[in-house]
Amino acid sequence: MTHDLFAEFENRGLVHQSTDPASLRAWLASGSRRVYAGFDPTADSLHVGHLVALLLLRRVAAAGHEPVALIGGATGMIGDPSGRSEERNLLSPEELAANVAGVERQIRGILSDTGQTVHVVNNADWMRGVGYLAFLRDVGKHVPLSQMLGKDSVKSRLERDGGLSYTEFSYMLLQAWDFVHLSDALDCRVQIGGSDQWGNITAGIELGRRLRSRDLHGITCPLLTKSDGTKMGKTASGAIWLDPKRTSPYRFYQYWINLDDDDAGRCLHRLTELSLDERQALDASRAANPAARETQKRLAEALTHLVHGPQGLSAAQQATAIFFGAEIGSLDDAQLAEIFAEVPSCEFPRASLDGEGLALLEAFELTKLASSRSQARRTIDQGGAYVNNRRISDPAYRLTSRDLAGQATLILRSGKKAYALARFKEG
RNA sequence: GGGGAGUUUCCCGAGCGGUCAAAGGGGUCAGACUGUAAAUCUGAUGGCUUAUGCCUUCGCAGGUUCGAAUCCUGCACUCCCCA
Repeated sequence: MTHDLFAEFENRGLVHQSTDPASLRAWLASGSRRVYAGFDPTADSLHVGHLVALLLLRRVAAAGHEPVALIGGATGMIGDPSGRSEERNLLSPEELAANVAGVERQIRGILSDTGQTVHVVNNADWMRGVGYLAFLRDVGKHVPLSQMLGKDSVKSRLERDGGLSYTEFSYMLLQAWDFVHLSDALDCRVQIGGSDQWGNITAGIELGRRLRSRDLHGITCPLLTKSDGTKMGKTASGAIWLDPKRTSPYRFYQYWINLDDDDAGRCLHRLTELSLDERQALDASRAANPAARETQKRLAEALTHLVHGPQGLSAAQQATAIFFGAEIGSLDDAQLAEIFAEVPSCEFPRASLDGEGLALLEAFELTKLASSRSQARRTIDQGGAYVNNRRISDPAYRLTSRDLAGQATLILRSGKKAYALARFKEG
């Protein structure tokens, strides 16, 4: 190993609870070890909320250990009650298989450049063949009910009207068994996860002691929440996903750029791989000159690069420049379509640009940037109308082929944020 | 069952015969400012071939009048008080 992983976690504010730090450190110091974190395949893509765990695994690798990512193909059949207020809906086996595949691809992608052997395992592989009776005899027998009932995840659910089903109640046994299994198969003795996983992790540690007389270790990190109390990665328009098809690199990048200063600071430490010096320099810069928003920029840059690669980052930055006013030129239709993927578009016949052209008023109305021509006229009169980000103040302006930004596309904008893509098709 | 109040433009709410597309506030949309934040300030806010022009709008249907959101009649709905 190259450095003390536990100390690294601590200086980034990543330790919420842990088993005995002394023996944990001793174990990690004794050689290259394997450390695991679990991911439930509840969707075919991970989201921002999973980044903490992914980054934990990268740090594991950076410290000279081997990261183990466990995908819950089996546990996903059940649903983890931890941190949930209501019973989960069960996923169909087909959905689950698709989710496992998607999640695995993402995990491998993000851990691919760590230089360490990366283990991605699916607990369905060892749970599938286990019969109910055998599981009850081999595992269930060693878990006292009093211990299970004592877990916060169970207690809080029992106090609620909905309660929880026997199925969800059993979840922790599966995760506990995963941990023991991984200690058998890979000699993996450390599990890391979010603070809501503490109960499940300790269940595994307890089971390891009873079944194998083996010392297992666990660390949880604080759940990343925003200073306004909402969950990290949730926006009004939904979750921020890692899959570019669900959340474009641009929106992903923008999410970090828009964090408030406190949240950005916390994310800087917990979600980036910048050195302590660099992070402290950014903390200082944020305090001295918050308007420059260095922290947000570095954070957005680092994470977009990690998740979407260099080309994803540059696409996001290019889109950012354009969405914030840069005049549009020397782009082709494919690039425009990419940048404006989430912007409503409207098709016009190519011929409408011929001759005297298409009235800007009409284009505004048809693209729904204005609800009527009168509205469009007002917007133009008030200086809120743009073609390819160039302000047009003449209400009689007509669009012609000179206004095309790409081969057959031009960009209309009303005010600061409302864009529309106008595409001109032959025929 | 008896008595009273109301129904206005996206919302609240003024208007009670011409000067009313209809005060004011909210919202919304632009502009300025700003850290792609919040707050603030300014302008706009029925539609139309932008015109000191036309059309549609003030619960619904009729009527009086040169002229009605405003007056009359009927209808519908809402609310309050008494029983």
